Amino acid sequence: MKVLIVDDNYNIAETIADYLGLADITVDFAYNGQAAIQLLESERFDVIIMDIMMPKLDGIATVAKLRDELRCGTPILFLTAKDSLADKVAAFKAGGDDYLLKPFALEELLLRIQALASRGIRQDIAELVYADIHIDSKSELVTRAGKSVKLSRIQFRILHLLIKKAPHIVTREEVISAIWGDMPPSSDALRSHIYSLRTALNSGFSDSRLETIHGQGYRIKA
Amino acid sequence: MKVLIVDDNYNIAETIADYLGLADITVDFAYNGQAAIQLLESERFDVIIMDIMMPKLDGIATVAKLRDELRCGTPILFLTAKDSLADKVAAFKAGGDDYLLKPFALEELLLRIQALASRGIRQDIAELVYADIHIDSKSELVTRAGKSVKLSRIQFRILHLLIKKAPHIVTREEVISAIWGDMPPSSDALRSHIYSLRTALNSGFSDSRLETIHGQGYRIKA
DNA sequence: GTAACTATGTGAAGCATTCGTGAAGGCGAG
DNA sequence: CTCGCCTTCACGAATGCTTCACATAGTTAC
Repeated sequence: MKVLIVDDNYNIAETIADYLGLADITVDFAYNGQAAIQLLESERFDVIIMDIMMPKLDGIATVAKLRDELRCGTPILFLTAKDSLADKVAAFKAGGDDYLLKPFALEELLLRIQALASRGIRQDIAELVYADIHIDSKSELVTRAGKSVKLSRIQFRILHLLIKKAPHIVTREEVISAIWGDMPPSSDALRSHIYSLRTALNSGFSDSRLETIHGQGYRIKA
Repeated sequence: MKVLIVDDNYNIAETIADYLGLADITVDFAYNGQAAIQLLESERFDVIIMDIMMPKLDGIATVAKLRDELRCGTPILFLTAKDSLADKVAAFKAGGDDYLLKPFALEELLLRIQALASRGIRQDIAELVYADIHIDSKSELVTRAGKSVKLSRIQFRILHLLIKKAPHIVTREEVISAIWGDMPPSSDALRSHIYSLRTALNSGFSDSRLETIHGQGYRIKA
């Protein structure tokens, strides 16, 4: 596992690195936000440990930039002495995943890092890709193998959900509640939408990506 | 978003539910670990909030069981007044993803829930393997020696159970209660399911992996 | 060893549920 | 109005679960 520590305090960073080293974790350092961003443009990590108070670019701003501009989905753990609720809110809003107060037990830090690492990257940040299907959430454009696919609003939202969960099965109920909330249409409109979505997705291709698992739900297969 | 609260204290559960409701989060309850497990066998949630101290089955044991036996990868946030490091270690080791101390700010709880939800399910819990049979719980896909095997729901659940216990023998009664609970079909449907499961598993192979031990039960042999 | 009995394998039939398909109609935006 | 999108509906196809009947294998009593 590879972890990036972003902290302007050498001592803390070293202490953490030594401890994580015992658990077979490789550690890299960045001593301010700018350096971190630069490093992340070329390298990937499993988890990022981020101090909040730093010169140049503070932790919150750094993370906001990472999430927004670099579309980096790596799990981020904030490490700070600021314990006010407002600080926590800001940290999570910026795109943090966990928030640990100084002083902390190294053991707890390790546990939280491992928990974060086992989840992989954020699903809602990066451009959504599965198999040969790409979704650009911003422009709501969908392509399959480079060919543009035209979808209606509902079709898009269903596909978005399925790709987000792929290759998991998503139950009919989950789809329905994601699209219509608790006011689903009285008829089984979902079946029609799936049908048309599948048709749109398959046009020009021989194999279907949208699979129905009888009695269970739908999924996108690779 | 759908959240499950597992807590034996009605008041706390209600308070949380009310607050989360404001953020458009649907909440279900289970008032002990057993009830939670039962509920999770049939329903899915985006996040589980778990109290630790509960009658019958405590939170740690519940989560261990969820991760290990149900192979449930849903993010879990522990909520407890126990602040010792040992408790935290136990919680994370059992498979928790976050740990929030009582008393807590509802706002922080919401933030942490949202952070967990945006990550989706655990990536490392997915695969179950025995001999040349792989079960990918993530996509509910079964392969034998790399070849995909198509199974119905009941066949899948039987195989899942057998692999989990392999190479031990699983009695007919255990299988029946795992599949149908206490309302088994009046006829001996299990025999037919075993038959079709065996047929599906063997197609293209010369030796059978699903063995019947006369008078005792079934097992997967290596 | 053999008969009687029990457990299991095999496969087909029936049934309910779920799904695919496509058309018809409604509703709102432009 | 016209167009696109959504909902509704109908009907046939497919799927999977249960049930049953008969075949085969294993066990026990004599």
